[in-house]
Amino acid sequence: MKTLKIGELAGQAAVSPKAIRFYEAARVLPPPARGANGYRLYPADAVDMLRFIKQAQGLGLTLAEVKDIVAIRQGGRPPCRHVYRLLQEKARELDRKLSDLVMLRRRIRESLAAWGRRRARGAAVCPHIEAPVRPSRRRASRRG
Amino acid sequence: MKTLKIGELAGQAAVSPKAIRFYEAARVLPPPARGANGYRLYPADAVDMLRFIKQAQGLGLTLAEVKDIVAIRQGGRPPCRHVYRLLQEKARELDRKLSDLVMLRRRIRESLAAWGRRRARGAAVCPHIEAPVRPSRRRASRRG
DNA sequence: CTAAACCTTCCACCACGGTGGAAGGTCAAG
DNA sequence: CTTGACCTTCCACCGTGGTGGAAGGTTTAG
Repeated sequence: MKTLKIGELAGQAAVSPKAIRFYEAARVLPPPARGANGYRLYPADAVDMLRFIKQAQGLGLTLAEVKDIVAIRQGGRPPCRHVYRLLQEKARELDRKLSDLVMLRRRIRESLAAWGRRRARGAAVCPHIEAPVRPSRRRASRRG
Repeated sequence: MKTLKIGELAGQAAVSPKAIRFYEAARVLPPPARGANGYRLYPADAVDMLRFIKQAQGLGLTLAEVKDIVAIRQGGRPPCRHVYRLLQEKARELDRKLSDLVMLRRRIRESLAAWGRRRARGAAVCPHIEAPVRPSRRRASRRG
């Protein structure tokens, strides 16, 4: 089985070597084998692991939570019923978060729409950056 | 119009006075009026403002983002087209996040289900906390 | 008048999730 | 054999979103 050095793993999983060592220190990743030189040697599937971590984490899960989930996924002596409960709770929390997120998105869209209406009425939206929208003749200057 | 001292506002909005001062320093909340004694005096609707902040923030928006949104909601000289774009982008980001969240939830549920199946097969789920599930005769010791 | 409960500012510290850099060992190319 | 890219450890620091506490002024209750 081909093994990866930390830099190779980092490259393939699009994280920094630093972050990988950090995850190891945080017990999210198991400590890998070491070569005779002391270099970390990762199995190829560590890439998937890292990608999963990144995805879960990018969605608002803390590393601590990811750690527990990872432990289950790996199946080797999972941290017990406690973690099972934790995951159930997490799933419920996700449901709540989802519906809240939907509401927030609606509020944002409403704000945007309201602003659109104000512009349509010709209000001075942002005097020092762009002039009020005049009736007929769009084609505002394209300033960001 | 009745005004609130910071502690009263904090109580009604369920945040700490510290946090309120912090939001002010972070320019998320506008600096309120001051009494002759130097005390901050908030209008009653500051409560709604704080609740909105807490909700948005509790959904993964940063204070910086909340700040911009708040600026729009208040309508007084919103920070221009820039913010409009930011909110559009944010709405799209929310959509992505929503679908990712749905996927993550599914993965978690699958992990839970898989674990359930392992338990059903009688695997030693967590030897040092609860004994393997024996066929017939549930009623495991209730240790968390 | 006094004590408690507020309020003010300011500075330190916390957890989280890393990044940067120093000091040193190792490996591959020229 | 040197150079440079990599690897190792360790310690410091960053931004985010606050909290804690000191030092001092105010307001309120007894």
